Amino acid sequence: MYPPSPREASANTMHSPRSTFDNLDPHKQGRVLEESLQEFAEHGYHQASVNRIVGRLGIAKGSLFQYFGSKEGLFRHLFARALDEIKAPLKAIRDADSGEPFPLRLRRVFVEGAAFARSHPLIWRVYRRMVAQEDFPLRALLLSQVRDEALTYLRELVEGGQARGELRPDADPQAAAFLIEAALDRALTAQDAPLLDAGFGLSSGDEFQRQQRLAALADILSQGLLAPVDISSTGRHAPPHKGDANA
Amino acid sequence: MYPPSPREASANTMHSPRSTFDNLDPHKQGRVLEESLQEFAEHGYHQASVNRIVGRLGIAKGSLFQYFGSKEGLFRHLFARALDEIKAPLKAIRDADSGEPFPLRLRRVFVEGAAFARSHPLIWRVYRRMVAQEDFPLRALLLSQVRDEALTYLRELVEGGQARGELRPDADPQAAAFLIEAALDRALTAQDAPLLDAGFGLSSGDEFQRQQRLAALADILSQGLLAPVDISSTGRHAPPHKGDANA
DNA sequence: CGACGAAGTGACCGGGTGGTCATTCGTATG
DNA sequence: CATACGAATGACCACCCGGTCACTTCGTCG
Repeated sequence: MYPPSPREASANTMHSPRSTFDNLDPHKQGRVLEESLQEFAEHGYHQASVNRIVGRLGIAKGSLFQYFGSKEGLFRHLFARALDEIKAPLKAIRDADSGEPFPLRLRRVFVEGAAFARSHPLIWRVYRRMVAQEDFPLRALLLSQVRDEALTYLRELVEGGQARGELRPDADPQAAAFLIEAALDRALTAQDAPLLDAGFGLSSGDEFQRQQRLAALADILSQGLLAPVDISSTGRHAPPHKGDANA
Repeated sequence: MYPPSPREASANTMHSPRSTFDNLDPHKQGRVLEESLQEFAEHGYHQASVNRIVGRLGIAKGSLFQYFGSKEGLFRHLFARALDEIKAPLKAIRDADSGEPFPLRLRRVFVEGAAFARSHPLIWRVYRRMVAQEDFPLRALLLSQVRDEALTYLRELVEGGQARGELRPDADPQAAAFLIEAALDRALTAQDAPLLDAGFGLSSGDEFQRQQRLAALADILSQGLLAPVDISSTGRHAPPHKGDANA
């Protein structure tokens, strides 16, 4: 269903000037983008080589520059595409389980996050590199676009839990969000980086084992944030008794 | 002519073949190492430029290669030096507070860790780059040397807490160590990387505020691991007993 | 057919890279 | 002084980089 008049298919926030690339056979477009993403994922931005990309694609170097203007332009294009792919599942998680108890929601965040990283390994690798490598071309601008979204969600998750009396009211939501994000980020990274796995086993084992381990991480964090039962400083309402919550 | 008595000052685990560098005026040695470390910290391994290093030092390029043989050799040398500087304070923490209660020890880990990262910013930056960047020359070998040490300590910290009844006996020490390490790593990184600060404020504020925030992170983690009060809605097995632990 | 424009090409450019080595320098010794 | 020898040098090398552009190819019109 391609609408005839507006050829802008995607609702990209980054509008690149119309170029030859848009008129290409979509199949070829796909190949170009995929191979380029692969290169950036494997080598990072600076070590990625345009020569290598065109070599694998079997096209002339001039073509790539005609499409995207520069190496940075190519990277921008890839990022915009990836951003679209990231936003959808993130919104899906956000909306799906707003009624569930906090620990369950947190588990879901970990499991769904891990699933995304596993199903988009290249995007995830490039993202990691951008986070860690300070000299990516548009690092601050691009990263804030995706990180703000995730962090806002996590903060709201915590604040919602506090509002419902599930969580200790005296815990700093910023601190909690920070901690969750740190744990989540490392967990997803560890999935395909045994060196960072810390002997925990996120990079090995079958799907079920991994999910259990992710849940275990989420549970420790939940436990650290749950409303206290016998400790002194509550003062407010007693925590709602939570017999079974999840069926 | 060889020096009459071997002046091997450092007990380096990596023994590089004797070279011109060892005979140099120690002051000059220091300048060379410092400036090189700076370059690697600023630009990472591949983007670091030997030309730039010798430029800043005001020495000929040939000299650097006479000293270290190659860019990689220079990096190895720097790493060996840094490793010595890391191990000492790490052992100091390990031995210092073995009698304190768990939450206090964990706080100390965060605060001391942050202090180290602040007092050795260049080493810390290079370390971060090595962790995140997969194509460092001896990444796996070099990293395992320092990470094993830290992780073993954290795991022992948790197991010790469990043995003394402070911590939930059913928490997986591996999971706990993983979580602590993830939080710690991100906290130290956030100190000088506002982009990763997640609005928490570790990269701003005075020394006292930062320490309080670090302690807050440690406390949430401690709370998540402390002996049970009431495990919640999650479907996991209930903790075996809950009677005594904390009064 | 010829004309035209879009798509595709690859030799070529300036510049930076890690690394080499024949040479010079500095100095302590006989 | 002459000799010896390690330290210091920087011109030079092959290589790769991102980027350019005059040119060819191709498809579609009139």
